[in-house]
Amino acid sequence: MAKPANAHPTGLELEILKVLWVHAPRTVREIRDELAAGGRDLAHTTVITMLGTMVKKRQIKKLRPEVGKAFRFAPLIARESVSHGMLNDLVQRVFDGSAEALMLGLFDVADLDGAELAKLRKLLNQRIGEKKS
Amino acid sequence: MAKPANAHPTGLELEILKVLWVHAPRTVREIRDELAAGGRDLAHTTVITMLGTMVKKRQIKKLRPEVGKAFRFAPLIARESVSHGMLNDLVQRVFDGSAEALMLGLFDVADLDGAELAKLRKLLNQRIGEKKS
DNA sequence: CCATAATATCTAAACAACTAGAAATAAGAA
DNA sequence: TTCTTATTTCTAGTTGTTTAGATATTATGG
Repeated sequence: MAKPANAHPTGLELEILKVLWVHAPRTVREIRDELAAGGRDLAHTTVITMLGTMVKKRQIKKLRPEVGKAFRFAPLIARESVSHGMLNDLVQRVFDGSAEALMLGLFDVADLDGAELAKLRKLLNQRIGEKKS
Repeated sequence: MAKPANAHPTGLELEILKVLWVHAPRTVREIRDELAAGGRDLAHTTVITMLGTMVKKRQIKKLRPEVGKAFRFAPLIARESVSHGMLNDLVQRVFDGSAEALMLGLFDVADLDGAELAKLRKLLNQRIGEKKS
């Protein structure tokens, strides 16, 4: 009866995963610099600590050094898996499971122009077509 | 240079707000019982503590007792305000600001049937109509 | 008025997220 | 080899969330 351990990545974990989803594996320094470029300027050791906990949580894996002594890190979970999980969580917890309610909220939030709305309709029609098959 | 204080309600805070959004004001006991009915069985004092922090965060307000000595609580923030805030946060942080990406994810997550998809299309068409005006 | 039951206040503990310093270690230069 | 510098390991502090116990207070029935 182990715990679910399905918890979503926290704020910083997600930022790190996003860096690694673009390109992996990467060293601590590369990750740190990338985060700093994005406005999150952390101490080198802070990033190491985070990476350690993420390895423990099996979100990423640690790869032996190739050239120097710097370990490299790569994601173990896919971007879609995370975003779907978090989206599902929001639908359940905030919108009581109603995808329609979420969609209505999305209209208000995103302030989509005509072209974007048309694009959404296209996606939707495509989906409806798939369902009919 | 005050702090944003824009933080979203935490898990339990949201549950309590949902109770109060249905009907307010309510006493601690009423709130506690409602939470218990929903599967979250907390000690009376725990609920009081939470309500105290929520008052401090200006999410709810405390009303003087009417009849006995039990305070009553009412929300200060609207449901739409919270859900929009959290939805916007998800779009930005997880989907990098792309409403389309979120919507695609929604298709996968919700596993919507034909009727639900049709409903979504209806909502979308309605919105497109509004935009054209 | 007095007892008791309900309610509130105060305090704090457990845990997770985030942060980083001090010390150890290993790579690479001189 | 020896020194310097980059990197890792270990440790710990701060803040926020959730939980609830011990104690004080108040309402109200008898």
